[in-house]
Amino acid sequence: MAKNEVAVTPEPAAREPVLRQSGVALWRQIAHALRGEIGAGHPAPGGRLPTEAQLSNRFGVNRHTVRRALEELSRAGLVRVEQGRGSFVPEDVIDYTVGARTRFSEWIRRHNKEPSGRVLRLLEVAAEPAVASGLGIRQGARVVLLERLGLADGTPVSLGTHHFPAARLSGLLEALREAPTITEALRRVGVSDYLRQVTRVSARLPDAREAELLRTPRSRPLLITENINVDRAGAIVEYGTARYPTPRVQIVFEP
Amino acid sequence: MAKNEVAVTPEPAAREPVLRQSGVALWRQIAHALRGEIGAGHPAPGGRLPTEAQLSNRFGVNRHTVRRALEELSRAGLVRVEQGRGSFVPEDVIDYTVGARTRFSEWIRRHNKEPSGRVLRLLEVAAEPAVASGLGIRQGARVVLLERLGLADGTPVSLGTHHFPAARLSGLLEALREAPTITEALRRVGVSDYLRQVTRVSARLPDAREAELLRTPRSRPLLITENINVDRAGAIVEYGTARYPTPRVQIVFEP
DNA sequence: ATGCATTTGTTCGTATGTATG
DNA sequence: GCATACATACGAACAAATGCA
Repeated sequence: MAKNEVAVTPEPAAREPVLRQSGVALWRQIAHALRGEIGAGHPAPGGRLPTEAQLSNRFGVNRHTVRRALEELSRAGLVRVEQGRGSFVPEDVIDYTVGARTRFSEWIRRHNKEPSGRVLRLLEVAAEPAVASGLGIRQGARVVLLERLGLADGTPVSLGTHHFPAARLSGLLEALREAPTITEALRRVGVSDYLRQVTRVSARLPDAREAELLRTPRSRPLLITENINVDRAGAIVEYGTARYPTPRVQIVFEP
Repeated sequence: MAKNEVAVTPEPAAREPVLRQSGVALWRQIAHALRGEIGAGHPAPGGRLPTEAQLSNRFGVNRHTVRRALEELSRAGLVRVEQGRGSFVPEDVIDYTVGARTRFSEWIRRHNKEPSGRVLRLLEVAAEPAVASGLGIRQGARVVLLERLGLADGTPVSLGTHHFPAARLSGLLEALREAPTITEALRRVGVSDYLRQVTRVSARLPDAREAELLRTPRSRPLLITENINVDRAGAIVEYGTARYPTPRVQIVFEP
């Protein structure tokens, strides 16, 4: 019968044994394995996972077990399961590699996506305490504030708030209004190069506005970075915070 | 007249009289009192101050006067005032500085706290796919698995899962059982030094066990790091993941 | 989804004590 | 003594954010 026929097949014994009785549930091991592979780019964003049948064969487990793992990954937003079609890696999982010279547009292009941005606010304000201390200026001093939504192929991936010392960078507000990127605007006011000095990372749940702008559920945390950029002379040119939707975006640090 | 009527009310006389006409402004006296109490741990970090109305009642002054005092404390960073919620004593945030040579105990000591740890699991298992790929060994090879809760002055600050290649580091399991720190255990099996090669950061909400172990609400995200440590020759000696409670812990990158 | 209670934020107006010249 | 300026303190009302039922 059908049963026998299946049994007769050479039983391609799990190429990738999962550990039974290891104290870790099989579906967790599988989810973990797949998570790692997706993070490493296999399959690539937009790509398709093996079918559930293929996966259950590969790991030597029942299809139900694979489904439990996929369910987990799906809830975490790492895969998207479509009935009748298969499971896919969402196109917008992006590793944000933090280095001294990280630039938004370069970061996005490295993922073969088209960077763009939407300016939400651009104005001059008085420095709040946290901003003043980040920029090393006195409280109430003038700062140029830029809030910007970063997009990769039209999908929001970052929501940044940038603060620049207005006194030290005269004409920056106009430059930011006209230049296509922050890097270019800074160049126009004399900052030919700048480096990331320190990045602090935290996480919290988004408020309503953040969730809407970044198109993420309110139940998924944002990664929050706070950073300071300095010019080649070591003078602080920017204090900024940025919010990234997890797990669409992960941050990678390579010393 | 109005004045008299007010005077007539039983006037539950400020339980804690402030000295009028003493030459010291009332708001200063109040700020001083609150500063002392917060310093003494009442309310404790993370705790909530009485409402402005309660404070103005307690000191027998107008709410404006209390607000002036809170403003002062807020400026000094001793309290954090949130509209619609109340005033809080900020929790001491521990910066987790990620560098090539980050060590748990040094990190904690840098914050003038006493590091300790609680081993939750220590055993030898076969490498799951993701671990194997992280360690650069074949799947199913033996790895030493260590799960450990990191504490600073008794407060949980990290929950780490460490994987070591057993073949390359024979005797490690016993060393880990006896040595007080991972660094020391590695030294005993011949790894005199190791460096952090790469760190990936993400965030998600904790499950029930994680929330309990790290003593954090389930509504507050965890920072998740995944990292690889190599010895001086570049051989991988550890693949680990760690979970940190926000906002108690932040991660700092210094390139 | 909606309304309600609680709490902080803001803006009026008023009064008083103190330092200055 | 007097006028002025400033910090301090009180009172009332309303706005805005939050949490909860």
